[in-house]
Amino acid sequence: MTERPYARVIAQLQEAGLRPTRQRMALAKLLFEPGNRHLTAEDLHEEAKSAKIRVSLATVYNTLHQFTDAGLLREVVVEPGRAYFDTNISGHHHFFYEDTGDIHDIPEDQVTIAQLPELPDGTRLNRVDVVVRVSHTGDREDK
Amino acid sequence: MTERPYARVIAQLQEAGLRPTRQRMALAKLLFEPGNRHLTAEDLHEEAKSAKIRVSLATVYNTLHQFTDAGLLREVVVEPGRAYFDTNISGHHHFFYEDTGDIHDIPEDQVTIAQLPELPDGTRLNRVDVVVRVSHTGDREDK
DNA sequence: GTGTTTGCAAAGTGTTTGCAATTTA
DNA sequence: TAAATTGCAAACACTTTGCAAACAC
Repeated sequence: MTERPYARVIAQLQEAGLRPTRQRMALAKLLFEPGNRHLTAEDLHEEAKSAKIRVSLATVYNTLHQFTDAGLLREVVVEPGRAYFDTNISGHHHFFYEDTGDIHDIPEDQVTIAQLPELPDGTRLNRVDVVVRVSHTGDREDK
Repeated sequence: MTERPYARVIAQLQEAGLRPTRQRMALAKLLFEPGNRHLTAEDLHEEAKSAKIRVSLATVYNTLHQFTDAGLLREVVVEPGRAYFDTNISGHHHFFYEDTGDIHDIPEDQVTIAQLPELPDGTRLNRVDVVVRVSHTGDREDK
């Protein structure tokens, strides 16, 4: 992978009124170069450290929120006290492993919601989140 | 309402190996006397204060978790950094008003999930949570 | 140059913990 | 009276904020 594909990230940042700074570009690479991922601010901060990228935790938080507002990331809520960010912004749902804290995507076409209640008056729908909560059984552990 | 119906709560506490202390009984009344509710530890602590019940916040937290473990409450996760407890423990889902932080129940029969993915090997299903995230439109506010 | 962004450290939430004093069975 | 429970205050984990220095355009 060259640096070229980041023309798209740059464009999206500029669209959101964000300058393509060293930190934002580096974090974008860490976030979007591998496949879909779910990580916390601390996770990303650690990755940056390992990659010898100097960024403060405060900037990681800022960046994650700015990216989320810009539509480049999506926040996933599965447990209190911890905010996960998902690099997959297309419609989909999640498995949440309650014992390990892992999150995995469920492709949109594997969940069918046949019926939803009417929205309360004066409200608009933002999103429908489905979280399938599982835990490991203990017999035949696969990981 | 007399004190009598709490025979049931006492029984459930004892089943869970919990002594029916003054604090636990008082919190149980606050929790279960009104209809279904969604509240945080702080909420319940405030209510106790208003009701002139002396309980420490630590005990409120302990009690909420003990009740949850005993199956008297259910924890609902809709936003990071805040744990809600739901007095409705039968199967159902939630509306979450992202602008006000309110939670409302959706009866189970108003949501139909026609298809779910296969569970990953070595896992067991704990629960499927559906959160319908809405916000107020601004025009015609009903509340 | 001017406005944006960063990093630091301090402050803020919400929650948990350690432990002596109190209460329950 | 032995074991469970409570309350307090301190500790925690995670996140946000204020502000001066550094940076982007």
